[in-house]
Amino acid sequence: MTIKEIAQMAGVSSAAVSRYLNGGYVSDEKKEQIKKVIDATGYQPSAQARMLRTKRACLVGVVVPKINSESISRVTAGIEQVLSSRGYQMLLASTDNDPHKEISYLKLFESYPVDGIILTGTVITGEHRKFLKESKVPVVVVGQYTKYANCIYHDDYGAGKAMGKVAAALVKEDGHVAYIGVTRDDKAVGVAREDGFRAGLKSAGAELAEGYVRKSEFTMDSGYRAALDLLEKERDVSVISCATDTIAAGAIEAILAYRKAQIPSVSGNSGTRMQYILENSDIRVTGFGDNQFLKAVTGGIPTVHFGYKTSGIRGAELLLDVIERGEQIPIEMKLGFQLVE
Amino acid sequence: MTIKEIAQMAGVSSAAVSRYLNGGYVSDEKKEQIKKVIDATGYQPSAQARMLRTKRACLVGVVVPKINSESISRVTAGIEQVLSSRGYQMLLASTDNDPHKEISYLKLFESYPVDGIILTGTVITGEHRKFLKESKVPVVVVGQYTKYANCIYHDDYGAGKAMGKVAAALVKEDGHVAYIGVTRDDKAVGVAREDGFRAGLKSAGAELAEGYVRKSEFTMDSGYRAALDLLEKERDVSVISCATDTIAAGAIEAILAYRKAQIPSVSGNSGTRMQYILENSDIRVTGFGDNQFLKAVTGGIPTVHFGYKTSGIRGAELLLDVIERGEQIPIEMKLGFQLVE
DNA sequence: CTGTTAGCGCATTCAG
DNA sequence: CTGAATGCGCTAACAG
Repeated sequence: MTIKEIAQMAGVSSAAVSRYLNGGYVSDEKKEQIKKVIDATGYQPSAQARMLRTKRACLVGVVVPKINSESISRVTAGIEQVLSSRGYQMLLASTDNDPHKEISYLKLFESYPVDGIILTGTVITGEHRKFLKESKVPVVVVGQYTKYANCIYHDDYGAGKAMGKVAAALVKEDGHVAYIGVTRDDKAVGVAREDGFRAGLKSAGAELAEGYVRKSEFTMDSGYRAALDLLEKERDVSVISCATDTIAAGAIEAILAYRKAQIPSVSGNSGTRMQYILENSDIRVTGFGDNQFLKAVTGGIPTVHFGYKTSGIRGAELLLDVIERGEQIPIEMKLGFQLVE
Repeated sequence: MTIKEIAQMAGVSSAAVSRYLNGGYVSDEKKEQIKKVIDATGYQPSAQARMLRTKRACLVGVVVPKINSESISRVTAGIEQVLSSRGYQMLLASTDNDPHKEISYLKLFESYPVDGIILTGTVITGEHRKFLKESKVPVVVVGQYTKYANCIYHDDYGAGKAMGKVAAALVKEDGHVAYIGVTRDDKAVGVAREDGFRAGLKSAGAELAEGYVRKSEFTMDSGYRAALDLLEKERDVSVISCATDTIAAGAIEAILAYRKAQIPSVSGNSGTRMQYILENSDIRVTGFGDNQFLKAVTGGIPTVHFGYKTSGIRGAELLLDVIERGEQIPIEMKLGFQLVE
């Protein structure tokens, strides 16, 4: 079904149909005829051909590292909110933390094309920088600092420092604080958060002892393995601070599993077992991100609330400003945090 | 940057460049020149203009009701796996459970266009059926049964029935089984799962008593409110079975909160409080979906494992079969389940 | 108000 | 092997 066919059937020119579709001048009479034909055929204009002409898609692409994450869904919720209120649609591309795929989806969006791109929380490689510098469509980066694009990021260092103090206060006498971090390629979560954490500990007169640090992926499973390794190898772990709440969930699982292994005689339903385990566990876990699911089922651990939804909102606004008003002045925006104990 | 400019700069025709890009006949000499110019300019062909010509995008659109869900992310992981292995990319559209948005994104994908669409788990309205019937691009539906498109769905009735038996076995003498379901507009989760559950109870000589049923949205928060209402209004609730693990997480939160309210004198850190609460709580919660996060931090509740990733894989394969091989025969596929206790 | 015309950037005939 | 020409479906100028 093309605009031409519709035009023929309605006995008008294709331009008239186009105008009808886009609110230009059409006499009421022709409007009627066109409407009739469109209703009858169920015609839908090709968005793509339109885009080829107009260079506008009313569409923005969002690249995310994974789909199943509360923090990311909060960001996208914020983005979607402002986008849909301003007549834009949002397309998501999930990269599964694969930098190669990330670039590939960025290019897809660029050449698709969309009007703008939001890139969220990930490691920024040379290829990324290259893309940001050369991209034909405006990009804003959310969750990481970069000087190659408008960006919105969180005060990860400050949050880490605050949590460091909390951990120091939580640790038992002759106990140790342990930390499960992520790759330092991630400047926000891997570097700022951990460095802040160490600074916070230090300011409270504590520190991360040798051997009490682990690296983890951004998954629960990886957090589980890291925590279990910690528990098996190091004595007197009193606090396990994790770089994300997801990792913290894995750590909690590990503590449950470890205690269960130590006390194999306890049996019965999992409720009973869990009671017993918790009763005899004095290890505290902390996280970052204020995951609501975790809070709900565990009653909550010390964590940090970041304004993820806000960063999505601001990010989308920034992007639309450059798309619609051609705003040129680069912007860096740093968002604060809130300690949740 | 257009193909024309590249052609000029390389001193060849645009057709030669096109052939170079798509692996047609080009002399080695011209290949060199073209390559040089492309490398120098960083030229990227417009995917859109190509699509306008070729009608192929190597792209499939996936419509999901929400982003932050383990089950959905498992489906998309399966889809992405087969797609990327066959040279396709995947675009996601999240509709936030809004049927209107769902249609709007379906239409976007249709006219964008993508080569195929996967629609996952949602209520299917008349508008949906209309779209499925008239869509120019192939669609497969995952997670719901429909006769208007190829579909892959799960044995929700069987799973419900199995869980009904589990609940019947769990319930204490003179205790009651309660059920928190979802809208019956959702034929899979709202109807099949609940009807199966009732059948399972019945076959074990139990039933859902008047007043022990609630409706919830697909969110933890909504599950929390439903469960709290249940606890406040009904005596002797012994088992709370929930239509999804997410709702179950909310129910667990509600039980914690309810007990806490009953025993306000208990204080101290949340660990202590939680111990006490669990010790004195004899209410069991069950779910559906085998959420790993929930399992990790609680030690696990009775639930059902569906082959979500498998359904994603099969769905994508089905779709590619019709895209690439023009497979015409309609397919309905029903996937089994596994009880997790 | 309306129809005709000329491309948007590309892939594909079809002669050379 | 190569380039000139055509058109994918649509919108924007333009002349009626």
